[in-house]
Amino acid sequence: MFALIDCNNFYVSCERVFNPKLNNRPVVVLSNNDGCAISRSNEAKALGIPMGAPAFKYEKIFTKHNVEVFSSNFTLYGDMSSRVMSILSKYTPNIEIYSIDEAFLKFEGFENYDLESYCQSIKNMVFKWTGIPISIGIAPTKALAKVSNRIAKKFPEKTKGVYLINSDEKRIKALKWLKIEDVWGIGFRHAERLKNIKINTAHNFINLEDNWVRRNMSVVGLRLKKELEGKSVLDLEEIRSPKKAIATTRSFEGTINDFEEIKERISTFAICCAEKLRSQNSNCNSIYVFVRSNKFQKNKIQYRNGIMMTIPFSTNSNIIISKYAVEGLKRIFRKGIDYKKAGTIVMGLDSSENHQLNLFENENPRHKYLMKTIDFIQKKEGQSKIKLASQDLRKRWKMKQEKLSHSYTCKINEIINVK
DNA sequence: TCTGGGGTCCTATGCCTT
DNA sequence: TCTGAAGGCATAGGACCC
Repeated sequence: MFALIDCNNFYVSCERVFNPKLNNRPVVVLSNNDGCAISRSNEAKALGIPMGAPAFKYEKIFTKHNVEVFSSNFTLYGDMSSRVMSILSKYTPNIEIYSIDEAFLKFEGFENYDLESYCQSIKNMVFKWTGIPISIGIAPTKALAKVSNRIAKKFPEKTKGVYLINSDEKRIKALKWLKIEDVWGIGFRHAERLKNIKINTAHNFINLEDNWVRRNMSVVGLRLKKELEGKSVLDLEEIRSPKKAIATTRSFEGTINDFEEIKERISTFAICCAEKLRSQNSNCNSIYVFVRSNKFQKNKIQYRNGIMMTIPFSTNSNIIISKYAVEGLKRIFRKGIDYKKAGTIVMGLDSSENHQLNLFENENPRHKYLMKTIDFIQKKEGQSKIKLASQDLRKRWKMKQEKLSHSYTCKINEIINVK
């Protein structure tokens, strides 16, 4: 059996742990750059604030109903997450950390356990030790555990936050209840397509022909169907496979049309990727650079483009990666466009200790020592103390984070003060 | 004025090699 | 030496997740 643990309104719950005044009040946490609502308390949901609501459009509602608004504080959420996960791992050896607020547990050899009450005690322990409320869905497959979790969350009084699907009868009942667009793995596109042919629930979906699903939704869709039928095909992924790409992308505060200004951003994004590479002892051998205009301003000329730049050797040097990124930008930049967003993604990752050398062209060996020194100084003196000439030395821009809470558990000078 | 960021997997396509 | 089939690989795009 699988269990899916999901933290309720996770980011909001993290803020509430250290600020109990927020309990029973509408609270939202905004995305990076304070753009959209990405976590809402039940009270905020009741006010009709949808997931992804753009903050500027809902400002009036926020003021009118006294909604508490926060910038996202990923340092705090990440730390709270690892506390929750470490408690979960005490209850079974088989755990997959699926995201910052979700984990799958596998119960093998638990035949004599009453899983419902076992999971109740997990839930109580997590709340007692961290203050984070969670919901748990238990079922024979991962996709059904997702369904089960949804029921636990939707009917807290009836389920007390834990729900178990352990018979065909319960499975069918759940699938008839679950709307097709709410099925894990069915996104917006597939949901639209399916609803057009009168597939409105998860139960309608499993009644489709295997062949049709395979043809129209690839093996991914077919696997999902098997899972919902109760045949487990997705196993726990306990070992986190190494990353295949590292991205740094940002929307700008306004729009930018000047090449030099975008070049500076791209260079900084590339260096940020290089730093992330070094922090996990990796190299890359290619970098993807993209720019795009504002898709919401329909009356303006729309342009989006990206380019993959191959680096002839494997590297994590700020200088090299930034150079190729700027070269890529030169090739895709078009004059007269108001750019809104840009980014760099490094790919072809491998270990920096053990990488393939090129017969003809290799990195200047002195870069390695230079980067080591830069990292050392940044660590000691703070980030962005050292810059390449292609970066803006005055750094006029940074992410908008106007309503940031303290990092109560991870910065010593922001630790909570009890009087 | 103001609409996130960071990932994954699958498939189709075209080119190259065996 | 030529040819077609089949497989490997890179790339781009689509779809999904949190």
